[in-house]
Amino acid sequence: MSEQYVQVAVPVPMRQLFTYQVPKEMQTPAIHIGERIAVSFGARQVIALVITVDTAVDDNCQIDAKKIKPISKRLNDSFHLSLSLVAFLKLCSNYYHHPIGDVFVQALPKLLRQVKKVELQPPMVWQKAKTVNDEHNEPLAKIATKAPKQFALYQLIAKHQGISWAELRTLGYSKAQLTALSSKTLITQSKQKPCQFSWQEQNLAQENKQVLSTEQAIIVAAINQTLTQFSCHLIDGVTGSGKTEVYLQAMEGVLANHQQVLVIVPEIGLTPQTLLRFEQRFNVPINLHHSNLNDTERLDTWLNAQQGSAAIVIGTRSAVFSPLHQLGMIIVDEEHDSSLKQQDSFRYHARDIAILRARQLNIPIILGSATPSFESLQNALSGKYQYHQLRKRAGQSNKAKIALIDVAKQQMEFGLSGTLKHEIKQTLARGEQVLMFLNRRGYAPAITCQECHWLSDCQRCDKPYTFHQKQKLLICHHCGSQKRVPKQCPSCGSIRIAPVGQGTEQLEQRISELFASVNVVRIDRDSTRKKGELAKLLQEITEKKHQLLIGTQMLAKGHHFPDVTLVAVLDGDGALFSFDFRASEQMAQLLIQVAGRAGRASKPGKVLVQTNYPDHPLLQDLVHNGYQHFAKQALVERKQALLPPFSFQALFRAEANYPSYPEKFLRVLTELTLNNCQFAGPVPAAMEKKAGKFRYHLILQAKSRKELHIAILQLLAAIPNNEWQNKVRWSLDIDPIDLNW
DNA sequence: AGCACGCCGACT
DNA sequence: GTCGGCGTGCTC
Repeated sequence: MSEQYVQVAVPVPMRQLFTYQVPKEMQTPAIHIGERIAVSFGARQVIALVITVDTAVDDNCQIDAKKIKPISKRLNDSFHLSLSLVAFLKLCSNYYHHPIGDVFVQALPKLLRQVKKVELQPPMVWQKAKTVNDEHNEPLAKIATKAPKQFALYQLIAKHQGISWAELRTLGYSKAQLTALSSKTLITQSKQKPCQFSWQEQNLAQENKQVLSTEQAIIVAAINQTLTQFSCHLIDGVTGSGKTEVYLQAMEGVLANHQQVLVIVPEIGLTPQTLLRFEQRFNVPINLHHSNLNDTERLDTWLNAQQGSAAIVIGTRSAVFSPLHQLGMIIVDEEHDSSLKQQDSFRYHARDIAILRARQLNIPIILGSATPSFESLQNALSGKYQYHQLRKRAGQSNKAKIALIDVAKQQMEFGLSGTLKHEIKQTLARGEQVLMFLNRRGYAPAITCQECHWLSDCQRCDKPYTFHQKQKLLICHHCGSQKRVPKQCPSCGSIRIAPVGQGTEQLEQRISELFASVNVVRIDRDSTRKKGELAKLLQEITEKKHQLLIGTQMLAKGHHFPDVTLVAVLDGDGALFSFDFRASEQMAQLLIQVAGRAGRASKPGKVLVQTNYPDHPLLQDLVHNGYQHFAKQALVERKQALLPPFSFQALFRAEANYPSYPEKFLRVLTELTLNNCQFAGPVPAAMEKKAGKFRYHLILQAKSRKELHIAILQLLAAIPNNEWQNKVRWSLDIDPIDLNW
């Protein structure tokens, strides 16, 4: 038997692989790419991922042969990655120039990254008890009349071959309801069988299918044409135009072919209603992949996907790494949503790498949005993607009208103009609900001394503390630090300290006083901190327990409120004069998305936007001509200015405890001569100081992705010689979207 | 990212 | 005397 070496990815942020020697006794059974092994790395044991296997040390590896350690252990469990998944992770690492080890950390559930042996528990699922006869069943008849929710849960479980707690929880059922059914021996819990899901005609609930409009039917047909090849479809469909139905019918052919479907949704985009529609259409195992799964549930999902017992995986951005080995289609819903881009460490965009994965696997991918990102829209307009539009809303409803309120000349009361107040009163009088949108949580964004104009700034961020009245605290929204509210001005000793500006907490208080006869509810990160609180409040809104809803952008996503007929945007000016060229795109998306939350066929919604600049061309265009026109117009401007999507950017970030280090580090980078690439910067970040660190940005821009890629390789190669390299913490963001971070 | 090593200040 | 603060450097 010959020598054997492996190159492995280790969970550290280093742009290299590490070589280990495979001892003779560990060479059988054959070691494979994608296998997880334990190695001693520095002073600790870590889990590493095998990337190459060879009989000699790799030529490029010029370290002392004596330093090569033997691998500690092969795990010999079934959790190895397929060749195709390893290739995908390598592809991601290359595309983002991000350390491979860090990429695989993101792709594996936590339990598979720890050295401690993982107990292989088969996932548990709920099933209808075999002994239950639905006819003449007394307990069942009893709950059918007395406990409708339990009965619905029973019916759901009975319909399936096995359904997990994670799924039932997401659909809004409680542990108590499960226990109740279980104690009546109507349902039982059992181990899920690790087998490939099977598809039969009866898995499709024909009766729940909707009749497609001509627009929808054409799209489904077009997608069906491409089931066996890579193609990217953009569905640009206004809210309520039936995108989900198109997804569902497009999935049919894939499932019937015994292939799996991956559905990626934004962070709070997976509502019980959406999941229910998938459930009611396909009687196949559906796996969920979202933030409130625990470690074991994550492992279960992973295993189910890998073994093929999951037919459909629905999840947030990290689901893009789901080890589906029979993947036949990817759907990215709300593809414009910023939560699809990870904003720390490995800054990937789930939509973009989903496209890479679809191309690698030669399968179709569908992007859907009512407000497509300019990137996707441009790709669709240029013919790179197949462009499908859904202009008609299902039913006869008109879409919500957006109108502007000029607040420059109006008397304002707690941030409300007279016009808006009047409209709110009228809406409430009709018994309908009002949604007020203010993207600023807390009571007030600052406190100040009315005598000397001292402002309470966070020392670590140089930004004002936000005043939270309920907690009686000053909280920095940038670094999280907290402080008591001073009784006296620390600068002049005056006791005339007052909050300035208005946040949702204050708005809630004022509005409750102003409209004392109705119930007001506030939905933001503070009011929904408790687990399950958001779901509870949303349920109460649907039940019309509240008439006035106040919220931050949390309320703008995912949820639909049919009885809300007036949406008020209190501050529509935020993005008009921003330095970030993407601010107007994001504002337009937000306004249209907010508008989409409201109304139903019989009661169309109205959106009122308070602004100091009603004549601003951006707002005018959006209001009068709609998102699509606005977007096309903005694309013309982006093209003239050579901004993305007509150029490609990478952002180098650097931070240190002293302001000069990051600046110098980045300046050295700009001294390199690069072909066809321009630098912008280094400049201080929009927040130069955050959590005590000084931060600088350097943007690199090129006309083609290839040129950008080559330039980055050159820059990265030069970094080891950068004298400031070890004095700063730096990172690289490819296709950055938020330049403020 | 960890983790060790090392070099200085304030405690039993 | 030593406990522990975090700067620096290394990991096949």
